[in-house]
Amino acid sequence: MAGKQAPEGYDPGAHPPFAVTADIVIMTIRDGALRVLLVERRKDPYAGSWALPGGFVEIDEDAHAAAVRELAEETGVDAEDFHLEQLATYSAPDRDPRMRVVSVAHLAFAPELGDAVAGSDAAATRWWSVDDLLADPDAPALAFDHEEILRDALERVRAKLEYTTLASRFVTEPFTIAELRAVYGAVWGLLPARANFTRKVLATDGFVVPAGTTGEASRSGGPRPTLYRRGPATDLQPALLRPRSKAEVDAEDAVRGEG
Amino acid sequence: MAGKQAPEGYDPGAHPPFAVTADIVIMTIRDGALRVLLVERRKDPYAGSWALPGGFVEIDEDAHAAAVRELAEETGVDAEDFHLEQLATYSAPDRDPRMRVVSVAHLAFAPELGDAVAGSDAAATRWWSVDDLLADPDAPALAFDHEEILRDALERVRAKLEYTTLASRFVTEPFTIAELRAVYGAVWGLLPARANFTRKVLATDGFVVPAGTTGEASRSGGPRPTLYRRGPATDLQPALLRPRSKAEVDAEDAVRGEG
DNA sequence: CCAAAAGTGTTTAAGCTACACCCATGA
DNA sequence: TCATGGGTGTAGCTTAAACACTTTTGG
Repeated sequence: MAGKQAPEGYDPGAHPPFAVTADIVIMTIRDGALRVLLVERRKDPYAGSWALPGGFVEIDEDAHAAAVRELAEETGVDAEDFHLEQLATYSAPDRDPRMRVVSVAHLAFAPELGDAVAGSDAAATRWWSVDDLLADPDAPALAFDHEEILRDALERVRAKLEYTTLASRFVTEPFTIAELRAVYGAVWGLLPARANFTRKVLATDGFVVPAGTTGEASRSGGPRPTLYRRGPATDLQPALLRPRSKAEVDAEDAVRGEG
Repeated sequence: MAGKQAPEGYDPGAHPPFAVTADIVIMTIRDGALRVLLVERRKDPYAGSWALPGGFVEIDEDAHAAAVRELAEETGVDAEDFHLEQLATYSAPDRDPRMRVVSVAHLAFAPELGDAVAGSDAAATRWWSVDDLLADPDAPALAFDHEEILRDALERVRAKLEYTTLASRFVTEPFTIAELRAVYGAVWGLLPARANFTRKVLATDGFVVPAGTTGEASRSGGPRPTLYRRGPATDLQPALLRPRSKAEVDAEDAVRGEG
């Protein structure tokens, strides 16, 4: 905040010129997996690489507005419909080969959407499995430092499911408790125990509210599950902790009388 | 992230030039109150106003390094000694009257330090009580959007004491459990119940480790308290929740046999 | 000896885990 | 009628909250 004058050319010791971008990590659950929307870059640098949607912040908007605008321009997705929060800012001097670019990364939670449409700067868009991107050795390297951003986003999402009601942002209303539980399973990699999960969700005031209708029974039978909508609560108190090991929960789920 | 060329003049539709600053909210406990280090600005804009220490990110450093450097230049405090984390980025178009300035705010936790020395851009430095700044109607208005940043920082600190061991970053080693409890009291505005707090701290593996010595008894008597140092743990699991009301804890502390 | 402060014990309530059972439904 | 899956019951463990008691020290 030390005060100097406006720039002309480059006055060392004053403020060097930066570009500022807003990038968006928008996640959803699809086919039982946590997925992130990436765009295939049409232009250099990193032409042909997959990258987070995003772009330069304009002179009359803040980073949040830029994130919303760029996501719509590049993918057709309207982030106004979803929860969107700031994640962190990435400012390594060499993170963009062209010049100093500081990126304000954002994180959005979306229910399952259709395929996104590629904007003019994008050759394609795709909902990538986060697990595949981060764990599969055959996965493509992401542009810039976007893999680091994605890892930070994943950690944030995992933590936020523990102490907020944001899991419900991943499902389309109305939804069943089982669908909500599947969100936790996809994000954490292991399912919370079914019976206790149901009780916890219903006992947390304002997490979900009954929608007044029931869903379809499964093809192989079973009762019609109650449908819910998102409630007004934002925090989970006490928190919903992740189970300790996958084996235990799988075992529980396989037990007869527990299916 | 859409690619364009480096700037010359201003090409609308390409990337507008921004300045990027790193501001630091460095907090400590002093005289029983949570305090933040501010500098009195010597230059316009906001000359004479109190502001967070900070300044422009240089061309060859990231925001974290700039935060450390600027804090040292303006106040003589070396943030390398303390916990320093990114808080959030502030990018409202009108937040600086001169031009577009995006600020990457940082948050640091320091034990009690002496008075800081004012650097060349600062007329003075002062450890302000956070409560006074945010609640007292006679408190001066801070420069830029620094009050908003300070409010966000306070919320972050309050939350982090619940689920991390960062409270120990506010005390000088070696320290007593009572000093650690006073940190919680200053940050939350209410003291955790003494007996249960002691048990919780000691039961959390790696929160504190015995220093092997004992401190001084108070002037009015009492046993010599055990001294501790910070342990390797960073997270509190389960969390240490804040008490619900100030009245209850005050009452508890006033009760005989509990003083 | 008294007040203050540190450390520890105890009782009660609350939450979570694990497991069991019942019921509605579709094949 | 049987397999599937949603909803609920419950015993046992762990943790936290509230309160009491003992001990050590300086005045």
